[in-house]
Amino acid sequence: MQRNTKQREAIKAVFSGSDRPLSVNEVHELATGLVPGLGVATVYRNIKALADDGWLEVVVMPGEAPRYERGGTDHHHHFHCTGCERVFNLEGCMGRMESLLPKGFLMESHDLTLTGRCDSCAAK
Amino acid sequence: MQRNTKQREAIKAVFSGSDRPLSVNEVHELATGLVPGLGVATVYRNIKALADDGWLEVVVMPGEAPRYERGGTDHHHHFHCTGCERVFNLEGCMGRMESLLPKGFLMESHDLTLTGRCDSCAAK
DNA sequence: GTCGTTGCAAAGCGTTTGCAGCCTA
DNA sequence: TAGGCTGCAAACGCTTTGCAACGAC
Repeated sequence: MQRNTKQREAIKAVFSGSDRPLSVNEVHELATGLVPGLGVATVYRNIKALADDGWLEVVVMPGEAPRYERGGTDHHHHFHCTGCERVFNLEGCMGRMESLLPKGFLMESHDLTLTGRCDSCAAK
Repeated sequence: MQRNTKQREAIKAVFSGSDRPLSVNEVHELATGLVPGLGVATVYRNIKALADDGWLEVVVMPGEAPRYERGGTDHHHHFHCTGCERVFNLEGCMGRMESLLPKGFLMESHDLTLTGRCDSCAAK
């Protein structure tokens, strides 16, 4: 990653302006609004490069395409709404998960995903 | 799902004999040992049907093909080893995650994945 | 005998890659 | 000007689907 192009700037801007994980498709559509004609391959290439850099992190839900969000932000987890299929960020954590580890296992990180209905879907 | 074929029996047997989530490929290879000539499409079709039935559940790790395990077993979580890439089952849970929910959100289920080194990889 | 199931091969679909031209530094 | 970056289209790999034959009930 050595040069700043308007395509890369647009892709980064899209992520910086979002408070929830985005799919490649969403990024492509949003960034195309900033840089018309933007190719999908460019989005894939940049997302991959940014993820390798740690600037982005991957968020995966079973049976769905991977989403990406800014890495290095405050430690947080995710909420997956079964109604609108959106993914929200949650604040806080529970800690003390080492108690679940079998003997000899070492924990480097953990990932927690809650599933249910977001406020607007629960209201229906 | 109405008939019992030797292919379906083999696929179910493979899952019943495993204590960790398996990928489609692993299932295909193991089941082919029981039913030579087993087609991949058959494995996909049966896994999908069994998952719809709830007999199987999906386990997903970022950037990897989905794995499947018997559903309806004791509530448990997973450990993903960064050394051998295997996925292990963990016993126990932490509970009280509702405290992380924003107002108005309803939780239906949760999923926790720990990442690190399994005992044999940690020993190296 | 019926019709769900299977194996094969073709089709799909999201993602990656090769390449010639573009454009940042 | 050099070589990283882009857009396009072809290639890829995994998963799904169409179809004729098979076999469980």
